[in-house]
Amino acid sequence: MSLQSLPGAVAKKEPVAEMRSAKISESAVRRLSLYLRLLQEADSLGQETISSEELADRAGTTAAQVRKDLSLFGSFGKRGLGYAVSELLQEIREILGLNRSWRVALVGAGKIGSALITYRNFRTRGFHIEAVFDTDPDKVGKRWGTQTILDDTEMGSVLAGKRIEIAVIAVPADAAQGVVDRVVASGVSAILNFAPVRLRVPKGVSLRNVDMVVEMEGLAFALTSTER
Amino acid sequence: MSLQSLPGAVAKKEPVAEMRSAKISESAVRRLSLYLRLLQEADSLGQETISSEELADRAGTTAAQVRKDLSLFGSFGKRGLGYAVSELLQEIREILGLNRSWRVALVGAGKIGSALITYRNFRTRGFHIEAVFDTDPDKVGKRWGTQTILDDTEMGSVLAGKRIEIAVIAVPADAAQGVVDRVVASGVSAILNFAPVRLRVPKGVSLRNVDMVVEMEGLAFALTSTER
DNA sequence: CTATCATTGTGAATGATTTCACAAGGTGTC
DNA sequence: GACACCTTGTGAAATCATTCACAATGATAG
Ligand SMILES: NC(=O)c1ccc[n+]([C@@H]2O[C@H](COP(=O)([O-])OP(=O)(O)OC[C@H]3O[C@@H](n4cnc5c(N)ncnc54)[C@H](O)[C@@H]3O)[C@@H](O)[C@H]2O)c1
Ligand SMILES: NC(=O)c1ccc[n+]([C@@H]2O[C@H](COP(=O)([O-])OP(=O)(O)OC[C@H]3O[C@@H](n4cnc5c(N)ncnc54)[C@H](O)[C@@H]3O)[C@@H](O)[C@H]2O)c1
Repeated sequence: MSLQSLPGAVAKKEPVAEMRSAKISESAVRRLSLYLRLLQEADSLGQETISSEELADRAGTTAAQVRKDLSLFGSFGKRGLGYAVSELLQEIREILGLNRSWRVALVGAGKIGSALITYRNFRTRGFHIEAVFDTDPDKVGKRWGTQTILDDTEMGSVLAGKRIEIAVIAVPADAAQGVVDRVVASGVSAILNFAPVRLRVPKGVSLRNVDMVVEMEGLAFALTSTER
Repeated sequence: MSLQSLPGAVAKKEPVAEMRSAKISESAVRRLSLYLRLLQEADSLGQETISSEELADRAGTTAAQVRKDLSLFGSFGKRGLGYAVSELLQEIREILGLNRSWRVALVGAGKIGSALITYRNFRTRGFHIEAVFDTDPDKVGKRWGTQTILDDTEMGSVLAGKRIEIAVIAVPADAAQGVVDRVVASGVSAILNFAPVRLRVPKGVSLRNVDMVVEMEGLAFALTSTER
């Protein structure tokens, strides 16, 4: 069932079909995720309404940007007043698909993997790690939190059996493409990659990279070109 | 000494002063970092020349984009032939400021910190972690690789004494802003932040965020809006 | 030495994103 | 209920980034 077939499910007035087919930029989605976090903070402090300006200040952007981002999905505010915090919160959760939990697998039970498995912010946001895989015979069978590390050879059947939706890749760079190919073949269509390689995925599979070396090099460039 | 005062130090012909003052987009810098990695791979395989098209294929972008990115800094290719791999490699290292090592401190000796401290790709790229700080009395004094974990209260003097240039923030979200304020006061002007908060830094301080929840939520959005 | 070929470097065109600016709509006051 | 005041939602304008397209240039073969 596609969202296009549910006019009005997400937003209030706009032509929903267009809304959803208009492609939303990655940076807009990043900002929405940030707004959500800021709204949750405001909400937990008991704040009831917030203006685009206040939200923008906290997010480090402009009021116009906030309003434009939100207007991609509907009109959620009250003129003269701002936005109802808890209501906007809920709208953004809906937009981002966070009113449900997601089944996640972790491939690579190494150093990064061990940090991720206990990362509370994943679980509280509805990302549930439901399988962990590794090739190392010393690791397979060990318990990691609620999970037992499974052998890499079981990956295909377990991913399909558990209907895993998102895979987190935390294996060495030279193993990453092979893992991704198998993961995709098992029906996973979203991947968060920590290995420093540019992975190839078929159309229809979403890929995000977390590349710490690229970030550090960006800082080095900034320091170098400022030359303080 | 500013780079502006060294015309020709980096590139070959272009008006260097303009080049450096023209601000380079963050995405261009990210791509340069990626090109560098790909060139190193090609180089270690013995490849001697590479065309913008081949580099683009490997980087997942277009040949025009590669040429435009490089042309921001000079002309490094040979028409009809392409780029000399080892030469372009060296040019990009120079552009990004990687022909030297960088003094890095890690604040927060927790799960993420322990992964980072052993991350070989940092060290091989010239990012040397020269101090680690934590507040936890059980951790302070412990040895972590080549480093002894120092008490957070020593941070100011150690950062200044070792002339640390880049700080990696791996403390809980609610401690992060306080740490950043102190780190900046000690002369650090580049920060890599892993805490899920929007940090405030004075102008002149570079900040990059690695925000895994934002990335996961981006994947959730993609899955939700595709609705497969 | 000339012709052919490949590939760069770069203005100009296009496309995407952000910012501006203001009419529209809502609240609160007297 | 009229007036003053805020803040949204959104076209239009401005800015920024990418792609196109081709003249310029060097390599190579004959
Ligand atoms: N350690 C860090 O701080 C850090 C930071 C950024 C990126 N990364 C990247 O993340 C990845 C993992 O890094 P790490 O430090 O955790 O390494 P690690 O060596 O500690 O862990 C890698 C794990 O992957 C397992 N593995 C290898 N091939 C596999 C396969 N085909 N299927 C399943 N498991 C397999 C290994 O047995 C090992 O347990 C690397 O690509 C690294 O470059 C690490
Ligand atoms: N674990 C993960 O996979 C993961 C992933 C993404 C982001 N993060 C973020 O990274 C940060 C650290 O996460 P973690 O899992 O390593 O947490 P952790 O609790 O394992 O480690 C945090 C460390 O910071 C120390 N600390 C607290 N206050 C400090 C201060 N003022 N100065 C110095 N040290 C201080 C604590 O003693 C602790 O050792 C958090 O903000 C977390 O949200 C973690």
